[in-house]
Amino acid sequence: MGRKAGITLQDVVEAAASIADRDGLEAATLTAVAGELGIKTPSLYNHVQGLSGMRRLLAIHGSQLLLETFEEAIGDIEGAEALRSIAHADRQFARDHRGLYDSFLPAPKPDEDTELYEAMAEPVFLVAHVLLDMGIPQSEAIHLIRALRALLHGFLDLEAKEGFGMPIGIDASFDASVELIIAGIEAAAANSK
Amino acid sequence: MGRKAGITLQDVVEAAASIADRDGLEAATLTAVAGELGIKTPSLYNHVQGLSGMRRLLAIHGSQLLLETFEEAIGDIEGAEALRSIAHADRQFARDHRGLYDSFLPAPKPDEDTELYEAMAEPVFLVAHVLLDMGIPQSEAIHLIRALRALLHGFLDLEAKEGFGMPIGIDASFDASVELIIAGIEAAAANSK
DNA sequence: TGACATGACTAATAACCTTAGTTAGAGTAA
DNA sequence: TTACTCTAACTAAGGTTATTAGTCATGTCA
Repeated sequence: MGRKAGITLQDVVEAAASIADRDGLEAATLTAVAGELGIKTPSLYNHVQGLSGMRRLLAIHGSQLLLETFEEAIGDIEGAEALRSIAHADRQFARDHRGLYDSFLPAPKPDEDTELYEAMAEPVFLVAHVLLDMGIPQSEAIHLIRALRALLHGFLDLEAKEGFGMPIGIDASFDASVELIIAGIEAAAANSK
Repeated sequence: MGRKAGITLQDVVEAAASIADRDGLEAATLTAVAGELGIKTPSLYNHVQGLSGMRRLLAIHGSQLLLETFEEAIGDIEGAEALRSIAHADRQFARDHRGLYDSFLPAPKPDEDTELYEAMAEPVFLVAHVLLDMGIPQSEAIHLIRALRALLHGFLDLEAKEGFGMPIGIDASFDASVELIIAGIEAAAANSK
């Protein structure tokens, strides 16, 4: 029996991401990932620092994927239309990659895990840029971005966990919710001209 | 050694809630609760249907507490001011009762666990009433309530899990975020007079 | 060829949750 | 009072997970 299965770190992350997106983050156990890769659980420790290390890699990988998703969503669109596009891309990401999406929380402290922190900050920066390009001063933008993040995260978390009760008209609710925030952002933009 | 410790169901829920609020929902294990009560883990099965059963009771208890919190927050206030008060009460609840707050998700399906579903719906109904009293038609209120819930849940979840990065100006961000939603709600109210 | 690093492995331990079967104590009815 | 019954504790045992420690085959490179 050959001792070298030749598993790469990328294999581990891909297997974990695949399980997490299919069955939920909780299902991406070391045992499950090892099983998927055809190795024994302790062997994973040669690639990853335990479960928390694997989760961390998942979050980094997810952040990069989210960044690409946002970049594609924005393209050369600007302003409110770009925000709408981002919002829908985020929702689609949450649907396609539930496990990765859930791996973003809890977030690391900036000085504890710089690499992960920065990876997770990138998509936020991208959105920040859209607001700043709209002419919103930084002091206001920080609150508006937090509002947008909160709304999107809250909506997608509630939606995924069936927190809305009757699943009727959720698409319309999402659009209306996003428009509410965008209206506030546009008002702030108009205000600071 | 006396075999009757005389533990009541309420004792179990209180112990679990206390641990969950202090150390997080994950820390409220059967082992920890049994330890707190001075009994062995399997004995808990005489009171509760396993871990999931205990979590469920936690969610029911938390919903009742949240309902009381909202009722107090509203008092005899109406309209936008009532919504502000609810928002801040919700945030305080999330801080004082992290474990209970986290026990609300994932939510049950209406026909799977009616008792829990209805308990969790009560606080939402309360907020719905405020909107309807403002003269907002039901067809619009549903979207606005979802927007408000999403924003509050998202904000409090991100805040608790340090998702906002730098913890500067979070209070101001919260107020600004809530005002954004309230502005939309007031606009809808003015629109349907 | 021989040393070494890599990346598998087995063995073992520690938290958990859960089920099955047992038993002491307390209330209730004849 | 005595016998019955139920409650609510217990012990024993098994399963899933993560984790650590120690071992060993395989391929690479000096």
